[in-house]
Amino acid sequence: MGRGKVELKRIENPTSRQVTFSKRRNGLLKKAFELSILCDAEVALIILSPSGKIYQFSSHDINRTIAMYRNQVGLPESNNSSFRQARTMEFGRNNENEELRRSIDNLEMRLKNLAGEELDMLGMQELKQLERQLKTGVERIRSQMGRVISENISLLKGKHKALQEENSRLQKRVKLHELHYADPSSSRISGPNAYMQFIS
Amino acid sequence: MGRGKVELKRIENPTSRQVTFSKRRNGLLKKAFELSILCDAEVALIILSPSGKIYQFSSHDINRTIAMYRNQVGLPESNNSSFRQARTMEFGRNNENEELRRSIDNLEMRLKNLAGEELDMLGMQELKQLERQLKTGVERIRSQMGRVISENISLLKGKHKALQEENSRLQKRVKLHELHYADPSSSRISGPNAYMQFIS
DNA sequence: AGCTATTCATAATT
DNA sequence: TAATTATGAATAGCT
Repeated sequence: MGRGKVELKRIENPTSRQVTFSKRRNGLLKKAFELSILCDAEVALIILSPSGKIYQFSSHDINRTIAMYRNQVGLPESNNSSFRQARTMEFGRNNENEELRRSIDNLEMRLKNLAGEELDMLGMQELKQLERQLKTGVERIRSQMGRVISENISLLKGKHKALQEENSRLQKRVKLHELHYADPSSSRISGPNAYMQFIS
Repeated sequence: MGRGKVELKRIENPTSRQVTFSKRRNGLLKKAFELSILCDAEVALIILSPSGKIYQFSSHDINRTIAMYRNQVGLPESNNSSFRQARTMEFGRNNENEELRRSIDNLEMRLKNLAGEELDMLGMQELKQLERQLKTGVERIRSQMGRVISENISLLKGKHKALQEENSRLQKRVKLHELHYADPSSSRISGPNAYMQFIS
């Protein structure tokens, strides 16, 4: 929106990224609020800025919403220490192991889904969700590749510069050396290939 | 938006409430996705419809986002590895248990990588590999979406055809019925509204 | 932070 | 339900 379309990729300019974050964050929070009011829905939204600040909206008790979400997806309550501890004490270790195995099954299924496997059980909604997740991943990986590449480039530029400097220093030494050759009274002669050794 | 302003209160008409929910939910999910990409933010969004269905978007691992939120707000956080280790020691050595936990950590790391997270340790090679995996995943998911859609279409076509056949059968019965009316000697008259009853 | 020119989202309608 | 469209909102690029 606004003056011109925007490409769906990480905004590289830090200033405009921050500005856009601030604007869109407010927009998102507002719309989450409106949805919860207009449609009587239960909405929980957590936003972490890249700098670590937290923004949050929830129409009801956020922990209740999270608990309902966990319930539905069938994950063990891995994030609730008191619940987990209680269960562990009550049923002993075997049960904990079973829970861990269930977690593993769940994680493996999620990995398979992300790889585009075992999709038959999923509805359109979940498929769209998966697609969104994957697109997010691709975008992030691409921007990381960009960072790695420019890092490498500046590293190489640095090395290049150092080499050039060393090179001119050595050329001066060579000239000096030639002067000494021209003067037979000199006997201090370094190896003839100091430069070649350096650049290899 | 749209044809006329909307008052910020619960929409009383259940039909338009449902329609608005569906539209605004998609809009909200889309905007959450865009914010995460454009501004490199970590976003988690959970929506529960009044009828109990769950819709969710998270740019990263949702449990991590929730954990970070809880951390910030000052709730106890139990899912980190040091705590795990402490607990393991407390209960004595349990190789199987530890192994399961290692598996989980591994799987979680793979999921994070696929979400475009914790990429700093990876080289160009691994990043390219990840990107390939994700693109494959996207393609497969898209083709699955296509299958789901065309499945739905042919299902609908089948229903449509069945309805058309039933319809022409009924039309014949109606004509027969009219003939019997024209012939006073006939007394077998079916209800006058069989057709209407069928299509309602 | 404000201010528009634009694009986007969506309420009403079909 | 699913499109279409007219309109109000959100917001990108500037100051």
